[in-house]
Order: sequence, then structure tokens, then C-alpha cells
Amino acid sequence: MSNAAKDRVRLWLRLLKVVRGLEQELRDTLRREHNTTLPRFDVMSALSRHPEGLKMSQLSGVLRVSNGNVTGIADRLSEEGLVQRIPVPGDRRAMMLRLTPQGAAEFALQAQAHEDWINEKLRGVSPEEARAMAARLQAFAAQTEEEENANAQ
Amino acid sequence: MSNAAKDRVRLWLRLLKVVRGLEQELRDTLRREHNTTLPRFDVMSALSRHPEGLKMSQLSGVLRVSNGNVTGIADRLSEEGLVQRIPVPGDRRAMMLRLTPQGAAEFALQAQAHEDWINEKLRGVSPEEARAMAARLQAFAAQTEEEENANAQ
DNA sequence: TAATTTTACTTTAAGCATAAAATATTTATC
DNA sequence: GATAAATATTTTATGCTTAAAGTAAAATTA
Repeated sequence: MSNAAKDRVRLWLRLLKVVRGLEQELRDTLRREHNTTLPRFDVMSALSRHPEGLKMSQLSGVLRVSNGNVTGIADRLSEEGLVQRIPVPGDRRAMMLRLTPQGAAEFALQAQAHEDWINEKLRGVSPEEARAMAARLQAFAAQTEEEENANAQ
Repeated sequence: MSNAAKDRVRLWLRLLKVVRGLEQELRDTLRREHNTTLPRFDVMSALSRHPEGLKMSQLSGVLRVSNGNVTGIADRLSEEGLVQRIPVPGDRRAMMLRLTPQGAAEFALQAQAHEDWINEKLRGVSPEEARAMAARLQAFAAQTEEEENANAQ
């Protein structure tokens, strides 16, 4: 394996380790402090950006998970009164998922705590560094997407 | 929220997006090309670095997953003849998990393909950039670990 | 408008993940 | 040496995840 390849593999392993570690801490915190999970948080986060609600299929598209996955999470959040299914006028197949007032209030607390938590976790990263690294990652993601589009043609 | 906090949150979201995307592609590739999964790959990778084998508890420690998790993955790999459980002399509670010759051969193929895949995926990242970013991540991880140790005292 | 295809969602089966309980064995204490 | 505590692993219950199959309704086509 070339040196360049070694450098790239090492970067990938480090990325994976750091992100997995933070993600695991986040899961623990959500469980301990908010009695919820990361998938539930992700669903509520997406819904909070769309106050009018999202169709199940839109939600699975935004979150990039399968339809069946969203069904299960929506079932459990619904049992707790945090989201509700609302029929879509004119299409009896579809369902709109929306935060309840209780769900919106609950998520507002979780989101603020999440931001504070991240800011504390990454306090060793200066704002300049954060912006530089975010820009680099953005460029990488954009390039990857471009290639995918090229491949799809 | 301060601007610094916003920059850090944005970095975290980008990190999560890029790593999750690559991880998902990796899972798809492992499934499609090697008829396996990332957790199975991780177990075999750990075992390949310890040819004499690892006790179940050591393995769960190295991989940072629960004991019960390792039990299930070991069961399935064992059914396929890729790993074997070996009694530990002098301790009838413990079990050593080890790659079979077939498992070692199979993993060698997977590992090489994995390296090639990463090198291709990250070809847009120059070796210099890769080293710089890896070093930055390493520093972050080291600092985080340091704090954990301080908290544990 | 009847038949076909597509769309939206749910259900099912299998694997991964955890925490907590259970089992078996070893180590420590009395 | 008997009792208690600690250790190593498995089992169980619950939730997340996917792919594939199933159900129902809408859109297209003949």
C-alpha cells in the first residue's frame, strides 16, 4: 500500500473513532438526561424544522433511513404524545407526521441542551479551526455528491 | 447562542453527515461484495491483530461494545466457520475467540478491498491534508481522553 | 371504465446494540 | 473448608435498522 493510501486510511480510522466516540456519549446523554434516543431526536429535529409536518416518505427521505424504520419510531413517539399522525386531504394512502405542542416544547429543551453539550465537548476547537474544518468537510461532501450525480447519468 | 458555539455545532453536524455517509456506503459494499457486515468486519479485524485469539471480554473491551453483543456476532461467525471458541486452560468461565484459517484468509481479502475502497473514496484528500487532519483529530481525542481520566479521579 | 402500474405506508424476518438478569466459575474472606 | 464477593459469559427484553413482502389507494394505460 502506498504512503498516500496509508495516510488516507489512517484519517478514516481516526474520523470513525472520534465521531463514534462522540456519538456514543451523545446517546448516553440523551438516554440519561432526556429519556430518549438519537433516532427519536433526529426525527423530532426534522419535524421541528417543518412545523406543518412531513409525510412519512418525506421524513425517511430527509433522514436517509428506510420507510419501515420511520414507522416504528413514529409509533413509539406517538404513544408518548410527542408526535401525531394526521391524514392528508385528498390522499388516503399518505400520513403527515407532526410534533404535538408537547413534543415541540420537549424538543426545544433537548435541542438547547444538545447545542450546549456540543459546544462544551468541542471547546478545545477554536472557532477558526471549526470553520476551516467544516469548510473542508463541506467541500469533500460536495465533491462526493457531484461524482454520484455523474455516475447516475 | 454565540458565534463560536454556532461554528462548533456546524462542524459537528458536518462531521456526522460525512462519516455517516461513508459508513453507510461501506456497509452496502461489505454486504454486496463480501456478504458480511461492519460489526462482523470489526470483530474479524480485531481478531486478525491478535492471532492467538482474544477472550470475549477483551474483545468487547477493544471494540467498546457490550458483552452480549459480542456473543451474538461470535455465534454467527462461528456458524460460518470463520471463528472458533477455544476453552481457556485454568478458567472454565472464559472463552478465547480466534479466527479459523478460513476466517483469516477471508479477512485478508476483505481488508485489502477495504483499504483500496477508502483510498479511492478519499482520493480528493491529498496526503498532506490527510496527515494534518488526522493529527488534529488525534490531538482532540487525546485531550478528550485526558479529561476523562481527570474526571475519573 | 377496467386492468395495470405506481405510490405510500406497514409488517415481517433477521441482525445489531444495550441494560439487566441469570448461570457458572473463580477468588477472597471468615 | 464454607460463605461471600467478584468475574466471564450468556440470555432476555426492548429498540433501531434494513430488505423484502404485504396492503391499500391513486395514477396511468388500454
